[in-house]
Amino acid sequence: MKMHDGLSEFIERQLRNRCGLSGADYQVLAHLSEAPEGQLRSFELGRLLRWEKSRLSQHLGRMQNRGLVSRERCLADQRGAVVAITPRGSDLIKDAAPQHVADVRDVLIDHLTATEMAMLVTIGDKVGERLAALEHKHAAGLPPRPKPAKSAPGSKPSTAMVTDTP
Amino acid sequence: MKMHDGLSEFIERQLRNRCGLSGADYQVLAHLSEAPEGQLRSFELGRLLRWEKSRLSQHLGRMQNRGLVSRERCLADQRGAVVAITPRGSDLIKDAAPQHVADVRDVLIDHLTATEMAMLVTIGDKVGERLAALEHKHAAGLPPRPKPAKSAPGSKPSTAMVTDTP
DNA sequence: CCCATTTGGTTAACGTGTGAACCAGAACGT
DNA sequence: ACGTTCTGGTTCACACGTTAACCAAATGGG
Repeated sequence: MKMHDGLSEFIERQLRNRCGLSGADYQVLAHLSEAPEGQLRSFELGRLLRWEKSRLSQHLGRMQNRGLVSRERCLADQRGAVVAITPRGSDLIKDAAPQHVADVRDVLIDHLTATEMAMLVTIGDKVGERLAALEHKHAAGLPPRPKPAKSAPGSKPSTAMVTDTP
Repeated sequence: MKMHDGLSEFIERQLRNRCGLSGADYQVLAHLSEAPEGQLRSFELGRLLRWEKSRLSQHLGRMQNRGLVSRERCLADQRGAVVAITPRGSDLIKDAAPQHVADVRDVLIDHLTATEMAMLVTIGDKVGERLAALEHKHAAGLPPRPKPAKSAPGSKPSTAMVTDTP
């Protein structure tokens, strides 16, 4: 945990100081610049980033204001939006990427042996599997489809912080 | 990075759902409960957590409102404050701690071999050293003590996001 | 002793993340 | 064709973190 905190603080500071990009900005631009035409459906981007949709919506709004991306309604699906990287955004990430990569090497990769790197990867994989398994179990534990009965909701939503799962 | 995100999301969710505590709350209570008399000077706590002082101040305010900690002025140093864990806070963390530990084992430790654990530790140490070295280098690169000349500040603070270090 | 500096802490403004409520368009079952 | 449900997105209220400004008490050098 401490390692991650230190690592990401350093990386993000470099990114912000040199290019005015947050880590979030960087990820968005990275995905967009790798996509065909430099554009993606909003929900695709959300899936790739594993972000809450509200977070994505708000962050894209801010990035749009800064001229890094553009948004317009999708023709095929009238409710959806396609997000595209702008020339400005493209320039920025083309500038940021190599430095970013260099930073990561400089602070992490270059100082690990091949064995350590490999081990790190397998650890990550193991944890990923375990988390997926737990998520699965959770999903299975809940009612398949609660089918919100049209009448008699019974209890108020209860904004209380400590709630027993009934 | 993905590993850390998944890990901390899972851990924090458990903590929040079961006890109504955020990770931050947990750390504060953990440190306080380990301290003699269950109390600490604010700045000690800040040093232990490596938190910005404003963050600490605000978080303690919220925790105080929830009745998890209490604050009063320090007798020895009239500007300082001592933070103490309340009975309620104490109960909460006594309840949370074992489950928290179990979660960490369940999702990480139990699935790693001794070799992997050891490797993970050495990796963390290496990164820590590297980061410390870089920080040191940075500090050295800056003027030892800028000695803010009483007159002629020269340039406006410049709220611009992209700034070249002059 | 006095003034400058440092230290401990709070506050305000802002950017950012989360969950819930909400809305419109699409998909589906009958 | 129709209501119902699902999906993609936005918006709101709130919690959280950071920076900068600020204040009062302590410290320290002449």
